[in-house]
Amino acid sequence: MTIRDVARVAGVSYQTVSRVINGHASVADATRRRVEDAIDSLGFRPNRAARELAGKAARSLTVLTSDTSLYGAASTLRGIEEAARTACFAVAVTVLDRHAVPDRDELRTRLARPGEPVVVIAFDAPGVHALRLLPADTPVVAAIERPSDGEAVSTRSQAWLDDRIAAARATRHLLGLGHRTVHYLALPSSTAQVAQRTLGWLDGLRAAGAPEPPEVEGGWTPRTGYLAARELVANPSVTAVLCGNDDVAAGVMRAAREAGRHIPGDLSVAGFDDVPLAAFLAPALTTVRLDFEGLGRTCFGLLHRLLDPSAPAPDPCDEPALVVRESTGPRRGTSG
Amino acid sequence: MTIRDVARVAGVSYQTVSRVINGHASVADATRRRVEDAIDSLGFRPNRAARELAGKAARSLTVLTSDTSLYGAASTLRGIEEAARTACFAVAVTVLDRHAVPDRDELRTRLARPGEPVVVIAFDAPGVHALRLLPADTPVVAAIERPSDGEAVSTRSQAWLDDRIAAARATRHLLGLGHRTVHYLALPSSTAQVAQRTLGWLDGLRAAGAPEPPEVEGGWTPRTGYLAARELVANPSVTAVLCGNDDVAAGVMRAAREAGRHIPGDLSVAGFDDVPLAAFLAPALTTVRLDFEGLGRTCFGLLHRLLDPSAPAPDPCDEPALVVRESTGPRRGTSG
DNA sequence: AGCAGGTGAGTGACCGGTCACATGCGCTCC
DNA sequence: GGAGCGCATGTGACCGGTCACTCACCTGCT
Repeated sequence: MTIRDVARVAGVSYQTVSRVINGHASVADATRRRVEDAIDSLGFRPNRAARELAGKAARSLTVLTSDTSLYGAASTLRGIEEAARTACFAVAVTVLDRHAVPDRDELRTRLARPGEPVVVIAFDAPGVHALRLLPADTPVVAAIERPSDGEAVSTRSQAWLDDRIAAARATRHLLGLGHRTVHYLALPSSTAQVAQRTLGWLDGLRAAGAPEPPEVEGGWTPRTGYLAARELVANPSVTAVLCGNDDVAAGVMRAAREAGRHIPGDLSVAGFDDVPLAAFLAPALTTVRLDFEGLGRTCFGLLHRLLDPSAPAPDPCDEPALVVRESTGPRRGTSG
Repeated sequence: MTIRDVARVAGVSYQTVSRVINGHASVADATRRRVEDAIDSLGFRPNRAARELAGKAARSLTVLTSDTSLYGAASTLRGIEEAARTACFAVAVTVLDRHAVPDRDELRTRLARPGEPVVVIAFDAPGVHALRLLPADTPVVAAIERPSDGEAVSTRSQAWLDDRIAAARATRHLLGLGHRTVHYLALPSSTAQVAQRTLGWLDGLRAAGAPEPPEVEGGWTPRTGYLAARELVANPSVTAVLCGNDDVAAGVMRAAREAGRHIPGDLSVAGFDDVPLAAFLAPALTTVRLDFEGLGRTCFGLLHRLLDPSAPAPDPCDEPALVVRESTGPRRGTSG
C-alpha cells in the first residue's frame, strides 16, 4: 500500500499523490478530489519511516524520564504529550532506572536516529546524568529542578518551576502561623549542588530570623517520609515540617499520628505538588501546587522552537501557589 | 553519518558494516574489530527509519491510553515500557481525551505506519472506543476490564486482571466482619455491559445471602467519590462501602468524617488498586492490590508473540490480593 | 504569429539502511 | 591436481516516500 498504488487507482503519477498528501498547491481541484477518493477507498496511510528518510522533518521526540509513578514526572509527561499531540509530534518514552546510572550506549539506542529531539525530565540524579550523556548533536530540553549556573549542562535548553519561591512561600506561611522555625525533609538531591527548595526554605527562615535546623535527607515515597520522620516527630520542639513532596508529607503525618502528635494542633505539615489526593488526606494537606503540566508544555514548546524557530513561544507556567488546607495551623505546641 | 562513512573509515564495504551492526556471523574477527572501532570513533548510530524502511522488523509499538495521571493506567504503561525496553522495543504514547470520542483519522495518524503494533489501555470508554476504531491490519493487544463475550472486539488479543475475584474478595472480607451488606461505589463503566467488579461484588453478596443494594455510579477521582458518598454516608444503615478505586475511597472517607461517622467504627471503607498512598491515609486503607505493572508486561508479551510467535510467553500477573489495613473493621454500627 | 510566463503534472535521483545474489579465496577430498 | 565446498566480502536492487528538475499546455501580450 504505497503512494504508487494510490496513484494507479487515481490515474495520476505518484508525485501528484505526494502533493495532495502534503497539501501542496498547484494541484487541480478535480485531480485532488480523485486522489483523495483513492486514498480513502484504499485506506492508505503514509509510512512515517519512508517520509522521514526522504528528508521530511521527523515530528517525533523522545522523553527520558525516571519513574513515572511519581506525580511530578507523570504530570510533566502528560503536559509534553498533550502539547506534542496538538503539534502533531509523536512521543516516545523511555523510563530510566531510578537506582542505576544510565548507560550511554543504551541511551543512544533508544533514540530513533542521530538528531532525534529529546526532553529529559531531570528531577532526580538519573535524569541529570542522562542529560549529560546525550550526544552533542541532539536537540534537547530538560525539565530540571533549577537552572544550572555555569555548568556544562547550561548549553542545553532548560525549563523549571520556581522551586525556590515555592519553598519560601510555604516556609513563610508556616512561620506566619507562629512557629519558631520550620524543619525541612528534603527529597534526594539531583545534583551535587544545594537544591533550590532548600535555598527557598532557608530564604524563608532567614527573612524571619528563624533558627536554621539541619535539613533532613529523605526519599520520594510515603514510606521514606514515614521512616525519616519518626525521629523528627519524637522531638517536641519540632512544630512545623515542610516535606519534599505530598507523598512524603503523608508519611510524616502517619508518623506523627503514631507518635501521638495531633495535626495541626501539635505539628504542622506541608508538602509540595498538590497531588489529587492531597485535599482528601486526613487532615487535608497544605501544599504548594506546582504546574507540572505547564512545565511539560513549556518543555515541548522550547524543543519545538529549537527545531523550528518560527514555532510559537510556549505559554508560561503557573507560578507555584500555596494551597492552605488543614494540616497547618497556629503553633500551640508543648514547648519551644 | 551513514554505514557508508563507517565503511570507508574501516576500509570495508557498507554491507560488512551492516553485518557487524546486526551481529551477523561470518565476519572475520579482525574485520569486525576494525568496523567496531570505526563505529565508535565516528559515534555512528543506525537510522531507525532507514532500517525499518528496508524491511527490518520495526521493534516499536504505540500505547493508547487515557489519562495517565490515574494510577492504574500509569502503572500499566510502566509495565509495558519496562517489558518493551528489555526487548528493545521503542514505546510511543498517545493519550486519549477522557471526555471526547477518539477520532478515527487522528488515531491512524498517530500510528507510525500501517501495521504498527498497538497496546490499548482500555479501562474506560474512550479506550474501548479507540480499540474499535483501530484498522483491522493493526496487531493490537488491549488491557481491558474484562474479557468480552462474543463481541467484535474478541478477535483481538486481550489481557485483564481478575476484577471479579478482586471484588468478591473485598466483599467477602467486609461481610466476614459482620456487615449486613456492602454498598458499592462503582467506577464509570467502560462498556455497556455489567462491569466485572460489579459482578464480583454481587457474587460476594449472593454467596452470603446478603441484600443487594443498588450500585452507586461514581467517577475516577477523590472528588467524585466525595460527592457521591455524601448521600451514602448520611444513611446510618450503610456500614460498609466498597469503592471503585483508592482515590474514590479517600473521597468517601472524607465525606464520612464530615458526616461524623468514624472509620472503621461506624463505617468500613475499602478500595481497589493499592496506590502508594493507601497505606498512609488516615485510617490506612484496606484495598485490593492489583498488579497493573504485571498486566502491562503481559500486554507487551502478548503483542510480542503476535509479531513473533517464537517470543517467550509472558509471565502471569499476580492475583488480586486483599490488603487489610485500618479502614475496615467489625460492624458496630448504630443500626441495621 | 511569436514568445514570455504560469499552471498542472511527470521523471529520475536520492535518503540510509537491508536483502538476495555474485564473487574470490583457501581448504578438503577423491 | 582439479572438483566441490564453506567462509568472508562485495555488488545491485529495493523499501516508500520527497526533492529538484523537466515538460506539455494554455493564456495573454506585443
